[in-house]
Amino acid sequence: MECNLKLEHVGLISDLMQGKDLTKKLHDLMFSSSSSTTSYETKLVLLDKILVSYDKALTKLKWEANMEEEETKITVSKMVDSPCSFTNESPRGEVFDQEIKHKKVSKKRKTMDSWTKQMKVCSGTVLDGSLGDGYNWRKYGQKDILGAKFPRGYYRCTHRHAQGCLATKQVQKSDEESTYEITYKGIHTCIQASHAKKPFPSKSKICMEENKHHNHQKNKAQEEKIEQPHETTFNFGSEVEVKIDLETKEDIFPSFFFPSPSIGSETMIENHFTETFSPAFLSPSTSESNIFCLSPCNFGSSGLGLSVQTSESDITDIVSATTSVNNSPIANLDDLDLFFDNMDFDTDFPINSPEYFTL
DNA sequence: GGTATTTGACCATG
DNA sequence: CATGGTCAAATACC
Repeated sequence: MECNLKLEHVGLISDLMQGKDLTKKLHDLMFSSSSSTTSYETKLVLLDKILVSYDKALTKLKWEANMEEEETKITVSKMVDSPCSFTNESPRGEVFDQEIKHKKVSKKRKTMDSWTKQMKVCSGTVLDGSLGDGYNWRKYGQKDILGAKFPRGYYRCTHRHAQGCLATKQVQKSDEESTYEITYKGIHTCIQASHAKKPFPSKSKICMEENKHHNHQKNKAQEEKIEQPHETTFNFGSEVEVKIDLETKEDIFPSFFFPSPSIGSETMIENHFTETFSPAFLSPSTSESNIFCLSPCNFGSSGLGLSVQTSESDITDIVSATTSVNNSPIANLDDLDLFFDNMDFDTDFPINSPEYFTL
């Protein structure tokens, strides 16, 4: 089995590398001196090839994901003990249990066929939602869910109308107090100005001082609104539970892009590709610790039953490589190279993690 | 007055 | 028919 998967990986990596090369070619074409002479059709063809190669990779991943679903559960539980799992320590020094589960594919409705990612955030303190995932959400509904103690909140991207962004999320407060389950659906196609510019507050500031301050500033009415999770659920420094649903949409092409070395890399990623990454990858990036918690986990969650051995130092390398902020709105493929260079394709490239390729 | 939230109604799905 | 997801009018807030 392992051999088979390794073979699959070779194919995957090949496809991805091809995609990368083609992207670079396209980049060169677009920004080289001969750019103006290159026909539009040529660029389109190139673009099409890129899409095809990534599509191939995604198809393989989907297949693997289905085949390995059971194994994934096992592996995921292993991950909890791995050095790549989430940081155990919460900002307040509390230790939370960590678990990664796979959401059972709902047979109920499939209107939004895109990837679904759930994050369970145990938060003892209150954080402003905008600080949390960097996206602006607007609540459009609330529903009592059978068997759930608390109602589920439905949020859509604020820029839905302005920019046609179809990203939505559902926030469900679990029975356990202060624990929320956030399900992201769809991908952000919007440009969130505040998102990119938002500084990364320090861990202590966010989790200890600011929260306290924040809480004190809340008036009573707002405190009662603590169940309005968009305002309260993004203390990723605490427990973060990520559930990945591989239920896929055929062409959510961009969402699989290297979401995760996202420590401070959101700017880079956004600049380089699209705004369409999983918010859970990019966005919970309001706290250094939070980001750092997430990223290693992304590396560690070997969704396809393979062990991933991304060392902390590796992650740090990636982080440092990707933290450099590129203010140019134009893709800088050097950074992409950096990212790729930091990936160990031959061994344990984390692409086998469903978190990387939620489709 | 503009924007966000609340909430009951409606719709789609199994 | 039960349930979950979305719509949209009413309401609240700034």
